[in-house]
Amino acid sequence: MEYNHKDIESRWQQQWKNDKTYSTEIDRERPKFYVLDMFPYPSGAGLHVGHPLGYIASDIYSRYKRLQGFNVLHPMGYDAYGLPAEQYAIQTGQHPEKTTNDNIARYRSQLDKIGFCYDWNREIRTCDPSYYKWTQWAFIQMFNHYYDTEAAKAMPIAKLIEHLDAKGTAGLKAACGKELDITAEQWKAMDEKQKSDTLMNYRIAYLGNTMVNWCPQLGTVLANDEVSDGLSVRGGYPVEQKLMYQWCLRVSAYAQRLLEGLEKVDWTDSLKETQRNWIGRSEGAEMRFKVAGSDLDLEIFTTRADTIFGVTFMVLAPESAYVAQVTTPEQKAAVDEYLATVKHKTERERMIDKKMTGVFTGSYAVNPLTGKNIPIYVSDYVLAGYGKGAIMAVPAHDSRDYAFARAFNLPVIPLIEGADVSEESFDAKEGKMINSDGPELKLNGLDVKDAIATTKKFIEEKGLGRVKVNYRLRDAIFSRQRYWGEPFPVYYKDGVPHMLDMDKLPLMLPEISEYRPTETGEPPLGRAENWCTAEGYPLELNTMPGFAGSSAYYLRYMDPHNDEALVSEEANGYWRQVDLYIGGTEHATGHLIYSRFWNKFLYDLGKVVEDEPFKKLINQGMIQGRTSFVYRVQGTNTFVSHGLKDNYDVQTIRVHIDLVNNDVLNTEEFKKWRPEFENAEFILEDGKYICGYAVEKMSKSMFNVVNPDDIVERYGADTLRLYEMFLGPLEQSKPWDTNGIDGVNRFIKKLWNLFYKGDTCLVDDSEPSAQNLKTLHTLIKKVTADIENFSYNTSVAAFMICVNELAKQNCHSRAVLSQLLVVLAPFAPHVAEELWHSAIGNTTTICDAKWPEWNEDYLKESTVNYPVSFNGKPRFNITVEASTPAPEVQKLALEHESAAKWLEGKTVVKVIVVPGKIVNVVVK
RNA sequence: GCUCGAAUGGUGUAAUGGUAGCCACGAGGGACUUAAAAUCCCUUGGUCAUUGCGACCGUGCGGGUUCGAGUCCCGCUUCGAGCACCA
Repeated sequence: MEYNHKDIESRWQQQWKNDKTYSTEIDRERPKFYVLDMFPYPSGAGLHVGHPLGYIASDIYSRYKRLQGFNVLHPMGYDAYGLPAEQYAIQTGQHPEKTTNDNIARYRSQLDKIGFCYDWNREIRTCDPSYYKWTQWAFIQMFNHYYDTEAAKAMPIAKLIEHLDAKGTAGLKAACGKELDITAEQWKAMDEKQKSDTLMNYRIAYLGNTMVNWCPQLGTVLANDEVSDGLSVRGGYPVEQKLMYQWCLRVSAYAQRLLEGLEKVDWTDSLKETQRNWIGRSEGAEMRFKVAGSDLDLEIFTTRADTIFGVTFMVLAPESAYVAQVTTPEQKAAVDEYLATVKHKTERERMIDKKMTGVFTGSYAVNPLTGKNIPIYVSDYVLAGYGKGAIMAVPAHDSRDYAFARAFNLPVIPLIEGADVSEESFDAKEGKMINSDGPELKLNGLDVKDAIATTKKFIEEKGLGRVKVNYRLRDAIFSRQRYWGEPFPVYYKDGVPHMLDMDKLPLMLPEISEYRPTETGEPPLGRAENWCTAEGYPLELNTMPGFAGSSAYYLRYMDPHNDEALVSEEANGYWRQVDLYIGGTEHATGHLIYSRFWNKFLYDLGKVVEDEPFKKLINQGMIQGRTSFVYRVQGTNTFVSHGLKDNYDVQTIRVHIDLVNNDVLNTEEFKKWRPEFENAEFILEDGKYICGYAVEKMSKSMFNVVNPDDIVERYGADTLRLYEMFLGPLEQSKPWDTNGIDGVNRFIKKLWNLFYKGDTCLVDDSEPSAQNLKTLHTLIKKVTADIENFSYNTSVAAFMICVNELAKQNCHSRAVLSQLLVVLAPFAPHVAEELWHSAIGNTTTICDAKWPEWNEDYLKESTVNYPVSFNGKPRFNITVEASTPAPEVQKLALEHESAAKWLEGKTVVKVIVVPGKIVNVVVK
């Protein structure tokens, strides 16, 4: 029997399917383990070799845990709502559901070929009504709750109404859009619309007028994590700021818990750091500056309360509500003109343009500590979204304020001893304070940190402001002007939004004739006929964003067919949370924040038992493309090999990856690739045409996409699996490079040759030798440790060593080889299963085997070779029994004849023996 | 600018503070073969030596701790990632 991957792999994949080998049920007899992959968006391009990297890693871990006796939940599904399917629908008129289903079918067939142990009974799709029913349900719950900042959890909105009925907003501790001051009488006197508007200020899912990232080309708003450098992440279109009335989720209410929760999870430091940056907690002080000659206060936030004596002016963001209030009639024309010019700039232009612009409002503020009047300016370097859009400017110690002060010729007062502010500001928070003694507060001589604390205390005592924590994390904008997304379970009665009753869910996505926005600019759902409740009330036209469906999918896998709840108490109580989550870092500030928020909300409601959804998280690196190049001599049809190209004036041309093998161009195929290359001629080196290469993103246009199907077809799934792991550390990004795949394929053939020679099965019942056992147990020990550390590349190396050694030892012992197969099974399940049955003769599947334990006794050396060093330089070796005690080794080393030479005329200072390793003699 | 990583042969990489370069790829040489493929064996960090043994230098740079540093500490350089007019 020869190793035939096609036959073996298709046969076993079929059998696993028939036997439902990997289907999982709750089993209280066994400990549970939940391994999850980030489910893919099924794009039209299909899977490329980068996708399976994480899937293979999680598959290995799942199979390993299963062999260790865990009840492993390892599901897969599809994040099926998304922009590409909709864009395609707009262009072709094809229903996005059709496109999506086609893509899913393709993904599934590709995944199946790699031999994953998913429980496909639990498959979910976010666009499936039985699934999005629970996305809609969660939204209704969020609408019906507010965040109690004292209890630090979500509470029913009824409790808030109770409070308003009794005391108005007095003493209300709730996360809100803006601080309201309403008495119980005022509240009770409100009509339904006013009450609704008031409650919106507190609901966790609320309608709000917010600045949104509007993308005209996509015709929709985007969340902050969907925008990068002022461009949309998908498509790269410009994004502008626009005030819109939108559904939002009050994620900001959970900022502190999202931050604290990071302490409890086992994620990489860099990912936690990314989330901490995104949440952006800053401790500071909120202070009020009186506007001279008016009873208006400017409220500002600062983390540098210590610099208050250096405030020489104030600056307002152009969008700030204060601008209109402080602008004097004389300055009105100038201010209006400035606002107009700012308005025409996009967010991106504002960011790129570093030139300081601004205008004086005509008013002055009073520095509460010095009593001095300071001018108030408007400038677009202040962000509207930060606090109230007003800052106190300390040019000496803030580079932006410094630039503005220089541009407008405003005074700069240094506050820190030794700081030279003649050329630039001194931003560091260190040093001793100067110029900071006022009538009441004296800071001179204090350290910056102490000065901050002293000032905070002072302003709090004097009622000038209060200590406050600010977060960068913003509420999530939850409306999209799109068709292909979850419909909101919302209808409007006299302009007031209401939630549908549970028995009306799921609210199904309606059919529409066209997927573009309507002529009147309404979202596509505006085209749906009868898009209203049975009573005739209009339904919401927006749909939910992509992250809605992915925020709780891991809970649904626990109980995917439940029609009564997102997840039953029983299933959630058993599976609890994801023990191991594998996916890319690109979701660090999106999905991984939203789903933590979503989970915490459900936790507050008592619907889930764990506060954090993902206990351990591993980020697999990205697989980049490796683009190959050929070099055409300018003006000819002659191509010169990479090593010789510097002798010519050449044009670099990307060449399709399929035409290149180990950097060698297949010149015949190349000629057929494009008509213009038909008569190409080549200048070869060593008889070959060697291509150059560059590492780029894997994409169709770069001709560097490698499809896993092709690898499976040629080498088999087991080779693909082993090779992807062999490529390097899991968490590292690396280019896809098939240059080493033959080595892995050779390994499998060598493994096969341990069991078969031609048609003869070599396996026998011979007693394993001590050497055999040492080789085997070295492997078991190494692989067990490696899997726990996700160090799969070194495991593959260990397999290669083991098989090479067993071949040299001519080992065919059933006892040894069967254990080798069990250890290999997570990595290369097909070939392991095949040999397990055909050569070892087992009748049960290898999945029912037990992970072997290594025996330390087999690993012990009978003799140990100690290199003996003098002053760190190795001089000779001594060989002693492994059991020889260290003092004895020391004695033998010093008595060795070579030692005598080195010790002549020298004094031994000390002798160090590292057991089993080294003897170091220190001489003087 | 702030934060977090990383840097080792021609390449991907490996090394609980203990003989740096495991395992592969590539390259070179050899065996088998009419020939090729496949397979197997040997060599492969650098320099020098090479009819023996070997010798010296080597983990981005400069210091330090240590009997001993790729690994730990301090200071740089370069690259990558995240955040960023967030006051």
